[in-house]
Amino acid sequence: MIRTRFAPSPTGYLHIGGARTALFAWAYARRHQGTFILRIEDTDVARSTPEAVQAILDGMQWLGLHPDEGPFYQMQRMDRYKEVIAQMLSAGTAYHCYTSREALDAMRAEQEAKKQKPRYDGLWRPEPGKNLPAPPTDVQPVVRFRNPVDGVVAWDDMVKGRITIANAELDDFIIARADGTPTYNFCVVVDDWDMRISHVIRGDDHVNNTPRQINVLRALGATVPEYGHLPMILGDDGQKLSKRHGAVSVMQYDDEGYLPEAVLNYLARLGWSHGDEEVFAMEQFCAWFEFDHISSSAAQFNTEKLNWLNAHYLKVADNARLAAEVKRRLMLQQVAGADWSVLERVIPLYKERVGNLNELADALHPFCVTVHPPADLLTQHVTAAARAALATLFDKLTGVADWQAAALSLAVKETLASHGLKMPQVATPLRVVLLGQAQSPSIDAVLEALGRERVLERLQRVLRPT
RNA sequence: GACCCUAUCGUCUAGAGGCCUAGGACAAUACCCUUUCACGGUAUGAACCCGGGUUCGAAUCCCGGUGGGGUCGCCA
Repeated sequence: MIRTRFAPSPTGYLHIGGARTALFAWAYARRHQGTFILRIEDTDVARSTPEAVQAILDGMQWLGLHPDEGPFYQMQRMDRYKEVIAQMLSAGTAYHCYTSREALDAMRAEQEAKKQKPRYDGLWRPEPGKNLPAPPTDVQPVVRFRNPVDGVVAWDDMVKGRITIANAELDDFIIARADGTPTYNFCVVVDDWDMRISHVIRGDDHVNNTPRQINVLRALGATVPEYGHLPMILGDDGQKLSKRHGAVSVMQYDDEGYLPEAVLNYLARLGWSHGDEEVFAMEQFCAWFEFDHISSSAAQFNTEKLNWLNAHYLKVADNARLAAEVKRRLMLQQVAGADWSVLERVIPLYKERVGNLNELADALHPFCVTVHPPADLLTQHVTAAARAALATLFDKLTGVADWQAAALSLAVKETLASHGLKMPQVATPLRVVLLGQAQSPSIDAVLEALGRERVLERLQRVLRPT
Protein backbone atom coordinates (compact mmCIF):
# COMPACT_ATOMS: atom_id res chain seq x y z
CA MET A 1 0.00 0.00 0.00
CA ILE A 2 1.48 3.30 -1.12
CA ARG A 3 1.12 6.10 1.42
CA THR A 4 2.60 9.51 0.63
CA ARG A 5 2.40 12.77 2.49
CA PHE A 6 2.81 16.48 2.04
CA ALA A 7 4.13 18.09 5.20
CA PRO A 8 4.39 21.88 5.00
CA SER A 9 5.16 24.11 7.92
CA PRO A 10 2.61 26.89 8.22
CA THR A 11 4.99 29.81 8.32
CA GLY A 12 3.76 31.33 5.04
CA TYR A 13 1.58 30.72 2.03
CA LEU A 14 1.80 27.70 -0.25
CA HIS A 15 4.35 28.67 -2.88
CA ILE A 16 5.16 27.11 -6.20
CA GLY A 17 7.87 24.78 -4.89
CA GLY A 18 5.62 23.41 -2.18
CA ALA A 19 2.80 23.06 -4.67
CA ARG A 20 4.92 20.91 -6.95
CA THR A 21 6.08 18.73 -4.07
CA ALA A 22 2.44 18.25 -3.10
CA LEU A 23 1.51 17.53 -6.71
CA PHE A 24 4.12 14.80 -7.10
CA ALA A 25 3.28 13.17 -3.76
CA TRP A 26 -0.41 13.32 -4.65
CA ALA A 27 0.14 11.96 -8.17
CA TYR A 28 2.26 9.08 -6.92
CA ALA A 29 -0.47 8.05 -4.51
CA ARG A 30 -3.10 8.37 -7.24
CA ARG A 31 -0.97 6.38 -9.65
CA HIS A 32 -0.84 3.44 -7.29
CA GLN A 33 -4.29 3.66 -5.75
CA GLY A 34 -2.55 4.77 -2.58
CA THR A 35 -3.26 7.33 0.11
CA PHE A 36 -2.17 10.95 0.13
CA ILE A 37 -1.83 12.50 3.58
CA LEU A 38 -1.62 16.15 4.57
CA ARG A 39 0.31 16.92 7.71
CA ILE A 40 0.86 20.40 9.09
CA GLU A 41 4.25 20.73 10.78
CA ASP A 42 3.47 23.47 13.24
CA THR A 43 5.93 22.75 16.03
CA ASP A 44 7.62 26.11 15.50
CA VAL A 45 5.07 27.93 17.61
CA ALA A 46 6.74 31.29 17.15
CA ARG A 47 6.48 31.26 13.36
CA SER A 48 3.37 29.18 12.69
CA THR A 49 0.09 30.99 12.18
CA PRO A 50 -3.52 29.91 11.64
CA GLU A 51 -3.58 32.24 8.62
CA ALA A 52 -0.74 30.31 7.04
CA VAL A 53 -2.52 27.02 7.70
CA GLN A 54 -5.57 28.41 5.93
CA ALA A 55 -3.46 29.73 3.06
CA ILE A 56 -1.99 26.27 2.51
CA LEU A 57 -5.42 24.65 2.64
CA ASP A 58 -6.76 27.26 0.20
CA GLY A 59 -3.88 26.72 -2.19
CA MET A 60 -4.34 22.97 -2.24
CA GLN A 61 -8.08 23.38 -2.65
CA TRP A 62 -7.58 25.69 -5.61
CA LEU A 63 -5.23 23.21 -7.25
CA GLY A 64 -7.55 20.32 -6.48
CA LEU A 65 -4.92 18.40 -4.52
CA HIS A 66 -7.25 16.89 -1.96
CA PRO A 67 -5.75 14.79 0.83
CA ASP A 68 -7.19 11.35 1.55
CA GLU A 69 -6.22 11.69 5.21
CA GLY A 70 -5.61 14.75 7.33
CA PRO A 71 -4.81 17.48 7.80
CA PHE A 72 -3.00 16.27 10.90
CA TYR A 73 -1.35 18.78 13.18
CA GLN A 74 1.89 18.01 14.96
CA MET A 75 1.00 20.23 17.89
CA GLN A 76 -1.83 17.82 18.62
CA ARG A 77 0.57 14.91 18.84
CA MET A 78 2.84 16.22 21.58
CA ASP A 79 1.98 13.44 24.01
CA ARG A 80 2.99 10.83 21.49
CA TYR A 81 6.38 12.49 20.83
CA LYS A 82 7.08 12.73 24.54
CA GLU A 83 6.19 9.12 24.96
CA VAL A 84 8.69 8.07 22.29
CA ILE A 85 11.38 10.32 23.78
CA ALA A 86 10.90 8.67 27.16
CA GLN A 87 11.24 5.26 25.52
CA MET A 88 14.46 6.25 23.79
CA LEU A 89 15.89 7.70 26.99
CA SER A 90 15.30 4.46 28.84
CA ALA A 91 16.54 2.39 25.91
CA GLY A 92 19.73 4.42 25.82
CA THR A 93 19.27 5.59 22.22
CA ALA A 94 18.89 9.15 23.50
CA TYR A 95 20.43 11.03 26.40
CA HIS A 96 20.27 14.28 28.36
CA CYS A 97 22.78 16.94 27.46
CA TYR A 98 23.49 19.78 29.87
CA THR A 99 25.69 21.88 27.64
CA SER A 100 24.07 25.29 27.65
CA ARG A 101 23.01 27.18 24.58
CA GLU A 102 25.69 29.75 25.28
CA ALA A 103 28.41 27.12 25.54
CA LEU A 104 27.19 25.58 22.29
CA ASP A 105 27.29 28.94 20.54
CA ALA A 106 30.82 29.54 21.76
CA MET A 107 31.90 26.09 20.61
CA ARG A 108 30.41 26.66 17.18
CA ALA A 109 32.06 30.05 16.81
CA GLU A 110 35.42 28.56 17.70
CA GLN A 111 35.05 25.71 15.24
CA GLU A 112 33.98 28.03 12.47
CA ALA A 113 36.96 30.26 13.18
CA LYS A 114 39.17 27.22 12.67
CA LYS A 115 37.25 26.46 9.44
CA GLN A 116 35.99 23.23 10.90
CA LYS A 117 32.56 21.73 10.51
CA PRO A 118 30.62 22.90 13.57
CA ARG A 119 29.50 20.01 15.72
CA TYR A 120 28.64 18.92 19.24
CA ASP A 121 31.64 17.61 21.19
CA GLY A 122 29.79 14.66 22.75
CA LEU A 123 30.54 15.70 26.33
CA TRP A 124 27.30 14.24 27.75
CA ARG A 125 27.13 11.25 25.44
CA PRO A 126 27.17 8.06 27.52
CA GLU A 127 29.73 5.43 26.55
CA PRO A 128 30.61 2.15 28.21
CA GLY A 129 33.19 2.86 30.90
CA LYS A 130 32.90 6.63 30.50
CA ASN A 131 32.33 8.81 33.56
CA LEU A 132 29.86 11.59 32.86
CA PRO A 133 30.27 14.95 34.61
CA ALA A 134 27.87 15.74 37.45
CA PRO A 135 24.79 17.47 35.97
CA PRO A 136 24.75 21.19 36.73
CA THR A 137 21.70 22.32 38.70
CA ASP A 138 21.17 25.56 36.78
CA VAL A 139 20.80 24.09 33.27
CA GLN A 140 17.68 22.45 31.92
CA PRO A 141 18.93 19.62 29.71
CA VAL A 142 18.01 18.97 26.10
CA VAL A 143 17.63 15.44 24.77
CA ARG A 144 20.04 14.31 22.08
CA PHE A 145 19.84 11.34 19.78
CA ARG A 146 22.73 8.92 20.25
CA ASN A 147 23.82 8.65 16.62
CA PRO A 148 25.98 5.70 15.56
CA VAL A 149 29.64 6.73 15.26
CA ASP A 150 30.83 4.21 12.71
CA GLY A 151 29.73 3.11 9.29
CA VAL A 152 27.57 4.86 6.77
CA VAL A 153 23.91 5.53 6.14
CA ALA A 154 22.84 4.88 2.59
CA TRP A 155 19.59 4.75 0.70
CA ASP A 156 18.46 4.46 -2.89
CA ASP A 157 16.82 7.76 -3.52
CA MET A 158 13.95 7.51 -6.01
CA VAL A 159 15.19 10.51 -7.92
CA LYS A 160 18.87 10.84 -7.18
CA GLY A 161 19.94 7.23 -6.96
CA ARG A 162 22.14 5.87 -4.20
CA ILE A 163 23.23 8.41 -1.61
CA THR A 164 25.78 7.50 1.04
CA ILE A 165 26.71 9.58 4.06
CA ALA A 166 29.21 8.63 6.75
CA ASN A 167 27.89 8.53 10.30
CA ALA A 168 31.00 10.45 11.28
CA GLU A 169 29.47 13.43 9.47
CA LEU A 170 26.38 13.29 11.63
CA ASP A 171 25.98 14.98 14.96
CA ASP A 172 24.07 13.83 18.01
CA PHE A 173 21.24 16.14 17.11
CA ILE A 174 18.74 17.52 19.60
CA ILE A 175 15.38 15.77 19.57
CA ALA A 176 13.83 17.65 22.48
CA ARG A 177 14.46 21.22 23.58
CA ALA A 178 15.16 22.31 27.14
CA ASP A 179 11.45 23.05 27.52
CA GLY A 180 10.66 19.48 26.56
CA THR A 181 9.16 20.20 23.12
CA PRO A 182 10.34 17.88 20.34
CA THR A 183 12.19 19.17 17.29
CA TYR A 184 11.42 18.82 13.61
CA ASN A 185 13.73 15.96 12.66
CA PHE A 186 12.27 13.90 15.45
CA CYS A 187 8.59 14.68 14.91
CA VAL A 188 8.91 13.83 11.24
CA VAL A 189 10.29 10.42 12.09
CA VAL A 190 7.58 9.60 14.60
CA ASP A 191 4.87 10.84 12.24
CA ASP A 192 6.15 9.02 9.18
CA TRP A 193 6.36 5.91 11.32
CA ASP A 194 2.94 6.22 12.95
CA MET A 195 1.27 7.25 9.71
CA ARG A 196 2.89 4.30 7.93
CA ILE A 197 4.30 6.52 5.18
CA SER A 198 5.74 4.28 2.50
CA HIS A 199 7.28 6.98 0.28
CA VAL A 200 8.68 10.23 1.59
CA ILE A 201 8.55 12.74 -1.26
CA ARG A 202 9.99 16.15 -0.46
CA GLY A 203 12.35 18.88 -1.65
CA ASP A 204 16.03 18.07 -1.94
CA ASP A 205 16.86 20.60 0.74
CA HIS A 206 15.97 17.67 3.01
CA VAL A 207 18.62 15.29 1.67
CA ASN A 208 20.88 16.07 4.60
CA ASN A 209 18.13 15.32 7.10
CA THR A 210 17.46 11.91 5.68
CA PRO A 211 20.40 9.99 7.18
CA ARG A 212 19.57 11.34 10.65
CA GLN A 213 15.96 10.34 10.24
CA ILE A 214 16.91 6.89 9.02
CA ASN A 215 19.13 6.43 12.07
CA VAL A 216 16.32 7.37 14.42
CA LEU A 217 13.92 5.10 12.57
CA ARG A 218 16.38 2.24 13.02
CA ALA A 219 16.88 3.03 16.69
CA LEU A 220 13.11 2.79 17.03
CA GLY A 221 13.00 -0.48 15.16
CA ALA A 222 10.75 1.11 12.53
CA THR A 223 10.59 0.28 8.85
CA VAL A 224 12.54 2.79 6.77
CA PRO A 225 10.40 4.24 3.97
CA GLU A 226 11.50 4.95 0.41
CA TYR A 227 12.75 8.49 -0.17
CA GLY A 228 12.48 10.70 -3.21
CA HIS A 229 14.09 14.13 -3.12
CA LEU A 230 12.80 16.51 -5.74
CA PRO A 231 15.15 19.13 -7.14
CA MET A 232 14.22 22.67 -6.30
CA ILE A 233 12.58 25.23 -8.51
CA LEU A 234 14.53 28.35 -9.36
CA GLY A 235 12.96 31.71 -10.16
CA ASP A 236 12.48 33.07 -13.68
CA ASP A 237 15.91 34.66 -13.38
CA GLY A 238 17.68 31.49 -12.26
CA GLN A 239 17.90 32.66 -8.67
CA LYS A 240 16.74 30.68 -5.72
CA LEU A 241 13.11 31.29 -4.84
CA SER A 242 12.60 32.82 -1.44
CA LYS A 243 9.96 34.82 0.34
CA ARG A 244 11.94 37.89 -0.54
CA HIS A 245 12.59 36.84 -4.10
CA GLY A 246 9.90 35.63 -6.43
CA ALA A 247 8.32 32.95 -4.25
CA VAL A 248 4.71 33.89 -4.66
CA SER A 249 1.66 32.18 -3.30
CA VAL A 250 -0.13 29.81 -5.65
CA MET A 251 -3.21 31.93 -4.95
CA GLN A 252 -1.45 34.82 -6.64
CA TYR A 253 -1.68 32.82 -9.86
CA ASP A 254 -5.42 32.87 -9.37
CA ASP A 255 -5.29 36.63 -8.89
CA GLU A 256 -3.22 36.97 -12.04
CA GLY A 257 -5.78 35.11 -14.12
CA TYR A 258 -4.24 31.65 -14.39
CA LEU A 259 -6.39 28.53 -14.52
CA PRO A 260 -5.45 25.87 -11.96
CA GLU A 261 -5.19 23.20 -14.68
CA ALA A 262 -2.59 25.33 -16.48
CA VAL A 263 -0.52 25.75 -13.32
CA LEU A 264 -0.79 22.05 -12.58
CA ASN A 265 0.21 21.04 -16.12
CA TYR A 266 3.12 23.44 -16.04
CA LEU A 267 4.32 22.23 -12.65
CA ALA A 268 4.01 18.59 -13.67
CA ARG A 269 6.22 19.23 -16.67
CA LEU A 270 8.83 21.15 -14.66
CA GLY A 271 11.41 18.56 -13.73
CA TRP A 272 9.42 15.64 -15.03
CA SER A 273 8.75 14.42 -18.54
CA HIS A 274 7.01 11.74 -20.50
CA GLY A 275 8.66 11.75 -23.92
CA ASP A 276 7.53 14.75 -25.91
CA GLU A 277 4.23 15.20 -24.10
CA GLU A 278 3.57 18.80 -23.15
CA VAL A 279 -0.17 19.24 -22.72
CA PHE A 280 -2.04 16.76 -20.59
CA ALA A 281 -4.73 16.60 -17.94
CA MET A 282 -4.06 15.48 -14.38
CA GLU A 283 -5.80 12.20 -15.00
CA GLN A 284 -3.29 11.45 -17.73
CA PHE A 285 -0.44 12.70 -15.56
CA CYS A 286 -1.39 10.35 -12.74
CA ALA A 287 -1.51 7.45 -15.17
CA TRP A 288 2.00 8.27 -16.43
CA PHE A 289 3.74 9.50 -13.32
CA GLU A 290 6.77 7.56 -12.12
CA PHE A 291 10.00 8.61 -10.50
CA ASP A 292 12.26 7.40 -13.30
CA HIS A 293 11.72 10.51 -15.38
CA ILE A 294 12.25 13.17 -12.77
CA SER A 295 15.33 15.20 -13.55
CA SER A 296 17.83 15.40 -10.76
CA SER A 297 18.91 19.00 -11.14
CA ALA A 298 17.13 22.23 -10.33
CA ALA A 299 14.70 23.68 -12.86
CA GLN A 300 14.17 27.30 -13.70
CA PHE A 301 10.61 28.56 -13.69
CA ASN A 302 9.51 29.95 -17.05
CA THR A 303 6.50 32.25 -16.92
CA GLU A 304 6.23 32.40 -20.70
CA LYS A 305 5.61 28.70 -20.99
CA LEU A 306 3.05 28.87 -18.21
CA ASN A 307 1.38 31.69 -20.16
CA TRP A 308 1.24 29.52 -23.24
CA LEU A 309 -0.36 26.66 -21.34
CA ASN A 310 -2.79 29.04 -19.71
CA ALA A 311 -3.84 30.40 -23.10
CA HIS A 312 -4.35 26.85 -24.26
CA TYR A 313 -6.56 25.89 -21.33
CA LEU A 314 -8.53 29.10 -21.75
CA LYS A 315 -9.35 28.08 -25.32
CA VAL A 316 -10.80 24.76 -24.25
CA ALA A 317 -12.47 25.94 -21.04
CA ASP A 318 -16.21 25.83 -20.60
CA ASN A 319 -17.94 29.11 -21.49
CA ALA A 320 -20.18 29.22 -18.44
CA ARG A 321 -17.21 28.70 -16.17
CA LEU A 322 -15.28 31.49 -17.88
CA ALA A 323 -18.30 33.77 -17.66
CA ALA A 324 -18.48 33.19 -13.92
CA GLU A 325 -14.76 33.92 -13.58
CA VAL A 326 -15.02 37.11 -15.60
CA LYS A 327 -18.00 38.28 -13.58
CA ARG A 328 -16.18 37.57 -10.33
CA ARG A 329 -13.18 39.56 -11.49
CA LEU A 330 -15.18 42.52 -12.76
CA MET A 331 -17.19 42.61 -9.56
CA LEU A 332 -13.93 42.67 -7.62
CA GLN A 333 -13.12 45.82 -9.61
CA GLN A 334 -16.46 47.22 -8.46
CA VAL A 335 -17.79 47.50 -11.98
CA ALA A 336 -21.19 49.12 -11.57
CA GLY A 337 -24.36 48.92 -13.62
CA ALA A 338 -23.17 45.93 -15.59
CA ASP A 339 -25.35 43.69 -17.70
CA TRP A 340 -23.84 40.23 -17.30
CA SER A 341 -26.25 38.59 -19.72
CA VAL A 342 -24.00 39.21 -22.76
CA LEU A 343 -21.01 37.51 -21.17
CA GLU A 344 -21.53 33.95 -22.21
CA ARG A 345 -22.32 34.99 -25.78
CA VAL A 346 -19.14 37.06 -26.10
CA ILE A 347 -16.75 34.64 -24.47
CA PRO A 348 -16.36 32.41 -27.54
CA LEU A 349 -15.14 35.47 -29.45
CA TYR A 350 -12.43 36.23 -26.93
CA LYS A 351 -11.26 33.10 -25.21
CA GLU A 352 -9.02 32.17 -28.12
CA ARG A 353 -7.37 35.58 -28.19
CA VAL A 354 -6.38 36.25 -24.60
CA GLY A 355 -3.68 34.87 -22.34
CA ASN A 356 -5.40 34.95 -18.97
CA LEU A 357 -8.66 35.55 -17.16
CA ASN A 358 -7.84 39.15 -16.32
CA GLU A 359 -7.28 39.96 -19.97
CA LEU A 360 -10.54 38.21 -20.72
CA ALA A 361 -12.32 40.29 -18.10
CA ASP A 362 -10.80 43.48 -19.49
CA ALA A 363 -11.85 42.53 -23.01
CA LEU A 364 -15.41 41.75 -21.98
CA HIS A 365 -15.83 44.76 -19.74
CA PRO A 366 -17.05 47.10 -22.53
CA PHE A 367 -19.70 44.60 -23.53
CA CYS A 368 -21.31 44.74 -20.11
CA VAL A 369 -21.35 48.43 -19.33
CA THR A 370 -22.06 51.72 -21.05
CA VAL A 371 -18.91 52.71 -22.91
CA HIS A 372 -17.49 56.19 -23.23
CA PRO A 373 -15.06 56.08 -26.15
CA PRO A 374 -11.91 58.07 -25.38
CA ALA A 375 -11.85 61.46 -27.10
CA ASP A 376 -8.55 60.85 -28.84
CA LEU A 377 -9.82 57.64 -30.44
CA LEU A 378 -13.00 59.38 -31.57
CA THR A 379 -11.02 62.21 -33.11
CA GLN A 380 -8.62 59.85 -34.80
CA HIS A 381 -11.10 57.33 -36.22
CA VAL A 382 -14.58 58.81 -36.27
CA THR A 383 -13.95 61.36 -39.03
CA ALA A 384 -16.68 63.13 -40.98
CA ALA A 385 -16.50 60.47 -43.70
CA ALA A 386 -16.67 57.69 -41.14
CA ARG A 387 -19.57 59.36 -39.41
CA ALA A 388 -21.54 59.54 -42.65
CA ALA A 389 -20.89 55.84 -43.26
CA LEU A 390 -21.93 54.95 -39.72
CA ALA A 391 -25.18 56.85 -40.24
CA THR A 392 -25.88 54.78 -43.34
CA LEU A 393 -24.98 51.63 -41.44
CA PHE A 394 -27.29 52.63 -38.62
CA ASP A 395 -30.20 52.81 -41.03
CA LYS A 396 -29.34 49.47 -42.60
CA LEU A 397 -28.95 47.80 -39.20
CA THR A 398 -32.35 49.10 -38.16
CA GLY A 399 -33.78 47.11 -41.01
CA VAL A 400 -31.94 43.86 -40.28
CA ALA A 401 -34.60 41.35 -39.35
CA ASP A 402 -32.40 38.40 -38.52
CA TRP A 403 -29.66 39.67 -36.17
CA GLN A 404 -27.01 37.17 -37.28
CA ALA A 405 -23.42 37.67 -38.38
CA ALA A 406 -24.21 36.91 -42.03
CA ALA A 407 -26.91 39.56 -42.30
CA LEU A 408 -24.85 42.03 -40.30
CA SER A 409 -21.84 41.46 -42.48
CA LEU A 410 -24.00 42.15 -45.51
CA ALA A 411 -25.19 45.43 -44.01
CA VAL A 412 -21.60 46.49 -43.38
CA LYS A 413 -20.54 45.54 -46.92
CA GLU A 414 -23.40 47.42 -48.51
CA THR A 415 -22.38 50.45 -46.49
CA LEU A 416 -18.81 50.12 -47.74
CA ALA A 417 -20.00 49.93 -51.32
CA SER A 418 -22.30 52.92 -51.11
CA HIS A 419 -19.57 55.10 -49.60
CA GLY A 420 -16.70 53.74 -51.65
CA LEU A 421 -14.79 52.72 -48.51
CA LYS A 422 -12.63 49.76 -47.50
CA MET A 423 -13.48 47.53 -44.55
CA PRO A 424 -11.05 49.04 -42.01
CA GLN A 425 -12.40 52.52 -42.77
CA VAL A 426 -15.75 51.53 -41.34
CA ALA A 427 -14.88 48.67 -39.02
CA THR A 428 -12.37 50.65 -37.00
CA PRO A 429 -14.61 53.64 -36.22
CA LEU A 430 -17.38 51.19 -35.50
CA ARG A 431 -15.19 49.40 -32.98
CA VAL A 432 -14.34 52.68 -31.32
CA VAL A 433 -18.00 53.65 -31.08
CA LEU A 434 -19.22 50.27 -29.87
CA LEU A 435 -16.39 49.21 -27.57
CA GLY A 436 -14.23 52.26 -27.02
CA GLN A 437 -11.24 50.58 -28.59
CA ALA A 438 -9.82 50.19 -32.08
CA GLN A 439 -9.24 46.44 -31.93
CA SER A 440 -11.75 43.65 -31.56
CA PRO A 441 -12.68 40.33 -33.12
CA SER A 442 -14.36 40.33 -36.50
CA ILE A 443 -16.86 43.19 -36.57
CA ASP A 444 -19.89 41.15 -37.63
CA ALA A 445 -19.35 38.77 -34.76
CA VAL A 446 -19.08 41.70 -32.36
CA LEU A 447 -22.30 43.19 -33.71
CA GLU A 448 -24.10 39.90 -33.30
CA ALA A 449 -22.82 39.25 -29.80
CA LEU A 450 -23.46 42.76 -28.57
CA GLY A 451 -27.07 42.58 -29.73
CA ARG A 452 -29.33 44.91 -31.67
CA GLU A 453 -30.37 47.04 -28.77
CA ARG A 454 -26.89 47.88 -27.53
CA VAL A 455 -25.48 48.38 -31.01
CA LEU A 456 -28.15 50.82 -32.06
CA GLU A 457 -28.09 52.62 -28.75
CA ARG A 458 -24.31 53.07 -28.83
CA LEU A 459 -24.30 54.19 -32.46
CA GLN A 460 -27.09 56.63 -31.86
CA ARG A 461 -25.34 58.19 -28.90
CA VAL A 462 -22.36 59.10 -31.08
CA LEU A 463 -24.27 60.02 -34.24
CA ARG A 464 -26.85 62.24 -32.58
CA PRO A 465 -25.33 63.46 -29.34
CA THR A 466 -27.95 65.05 -27.14
C1' G B 1 35.63 25.46 5.23
C1' A B 2 33.36 20.27 5.46
C1' C B 3 29.76 17.07 3.56
C1' C B 4 25.91 15.92 -0.05
C1' C B 5 23.64 16.73 -4.84
C1' U B 6 24.11 18.38 -9.83
C1' A B 7 25.63 19.81 -15.37
C1' U B 8 22.10 18.73 -23.38
C1' C B 9 19.55 24.91 -27.39
C1' G B 10 18.02 31.51 -23.71
C1' U B 11 14.21 28.12 -20.78
C1' C B 12 11.69 23.10 -19.75
C1' U B 13 13.33 18.67 -21.60
C1' A B 14 14.03 13.75 -25.14
C1' G B 15 18.28 10.70 -25.01
C1' A B 16 19.54 3.77 -21.02
C1' G B 17 27.14 3.02 -26.00
C1' G B 18 25.93 2.78 -32.57
C1' C B 19 18.83 4.67 -34.31
C1' C B 20 22.18 11.69 -33.14
C1' U B 21 23.55 15.34 -39.29
C1' A B 22 21.28 15.45 -31.09
C1' G B 23 14.41 15.24 -31.21
C1' G B 24 10.04 18.03 -29.00
C1' A B 25 7.94 22.36 -26.45
C1' C B 26 8.14 27.67 -24.76
C1' A B 27 10.55 32.01 -26.28
C1' A B 28 13.03 34.48 -30.71
C1' U B 29 13.12 35.56 -36.09
C1' A B 30 10.79 35.30 -41.02
C1' C B 31 6.77 34.31 -44.02
C1' C B 32 1.48 32.92 -44.70
C1' C B 33 -3.65 33.71 -43.17
C1' U B 34 -6.51 38.30 -42.13
C1' U B 35 -11.44 43.24 -41.52
C1' U B 36 -7.96 45.91 -37.02
C1' C B 37 -5.65 43.41 -32.83
C1' A B 38 -5.01 38.64 -31.65
C1' C B 39 -5.46 33.23 -32.56
C1' G B 40 -3.62 29.92 -36.00
C1' G B 41 -0.25 27.71 -39.89
C1' U B 42 4.70 27.07 -42.10
C1' A B 43 9.82 27.75 -41.89
C1' U B 44 14.64 29.23 -39.74
C1' G B 45 18.43 29.98 -36.15
C1' A B 46 19.87 27.93 -31.36
C1' A B 47 22.82 22.99 -27.01
C1' C B 48 25.84 17.80 -25.33
C1' C B 49 30.76 22.63 -19.34
C1' C B 50 36.25 21.38 -19.77
C1' G B 51 40.22 17.59 -19.62
C1' G B 52 41.57 12.67 -19.38
C1' G B 53 40.34 7.54 -19.77
C1' U B 54 37.27 2.71 -21.17
C1' U B 55 35.53 1.10 -26.12
C1' C B 56 35.83 -0.57 -32.94
C1' G B 57 32.37 3.41 -31.39
C1' A B 58 30.67 8.07 -25.82
C1' A B 59 25.71 13.25 -25.02
C1' U B 60 25.31 8.38 -22.75
C1' C B 61 30.21 4.52 -18.70
C1' C B 62 34.70 5.85 -15.25
C1' C B 63 38.15 9.55 -13.08
C1' G B 64 39.64 14.63 -12.37
C1' G B 65 38.69 19.77 -12.86
C1' U B 66 35.34 23.85 -13.24
C1' G B 67 30.53 25.94 -12.70
C1' G B 68 25.71 25.72 -10.10
C1' G B 69 22.75 24.23 -5.84
C1' G B 70 21.83 22.35 -0.91
C1' U B 71 23.10 21.42 4.27
C1' C B 72 26.04 22.14 8.51
C1' G B 73 20.27 25.74 14.64
C1' C B 74 17.25 24.09 21.34
C1' C B 75 14.08 26.61 12.37
C1' A B 76 11.28 23.59 9.55
